[in-house]
Amino acid sequence: MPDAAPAPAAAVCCTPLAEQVLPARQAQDLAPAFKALGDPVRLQLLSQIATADSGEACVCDLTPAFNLTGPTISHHLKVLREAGLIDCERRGTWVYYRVVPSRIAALSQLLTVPAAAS
Amino acid sequence: MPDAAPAPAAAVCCTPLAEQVLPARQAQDLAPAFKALGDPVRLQLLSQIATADSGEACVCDLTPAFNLTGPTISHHLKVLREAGLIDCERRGTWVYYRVVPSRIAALSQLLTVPAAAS
DNA sequence: TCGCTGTATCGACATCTATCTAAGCAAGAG
DNA sequence: CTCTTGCTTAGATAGATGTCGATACAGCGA
Repeated sequence: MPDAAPAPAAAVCCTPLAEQVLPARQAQDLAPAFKALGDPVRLQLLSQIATADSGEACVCDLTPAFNLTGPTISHHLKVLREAGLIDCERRGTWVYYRVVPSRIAALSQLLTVPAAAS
Repeated sequence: MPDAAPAPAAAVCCTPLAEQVLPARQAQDLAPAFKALGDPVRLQLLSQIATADSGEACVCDLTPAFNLTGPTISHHLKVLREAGLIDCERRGTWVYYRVVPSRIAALSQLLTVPAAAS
């Protein structure tokens, strides 16, 4: 099952925080994505997936990097998936995860700073 | 008191998630910042501060934009402050908040995506 | 068919979080 | 000095979250 989430409005995005006041609607769409990134384990999981050679990583490769049980890793991956940050596909016995670049780029763009004021 | 936080290692940052596996140390430094952004209210607060004409906003300007009590707004501002995302200064009766561009830029850069793999 | 391995879900627990009301502190006005 | 206003802190509470062990499901191989 590639996605189990309520489809986090992928198109809503992109105007930098500092350029115009963020509408409540966008805030409510984007906040869960940032919240998903708000855990060191998930940040590292995302990084491991993003840096994987083939662009995707098997759960069996991700799990041993942490001192956490399988269910916990599975839970974190689910959170990232429901935030629209990653996507998964089952091939045979294994499940592979890969990032959703557009979603991550949207977050990055939101945080774009015009220039260091200092 | 401009900062009450344990000084969130400002220098640690910047290498995009997809370029190298995020070290646990960086993950633990950056995750709280993302977590701070993981709330719609805080996202909008940050945006309001960032878009303020003078580069700073008074609490009294921020509060009426939300259906929340003063203490709650104060709490959210504290979270953003402890995450190193904003900074505050008292001038007379009022307290003014402004963003910390370097910190926000670091988060943005972390999420930089090399290219849409599609 | 049966069992084995890789993932996901379930249920439980301790901890954290968002919000409120009430109270405290700081600065200016009278 | 005292009152008022702006903001923060303290304490309380309902709900969310991270983690686990136990269990269930999906595919492969014998």
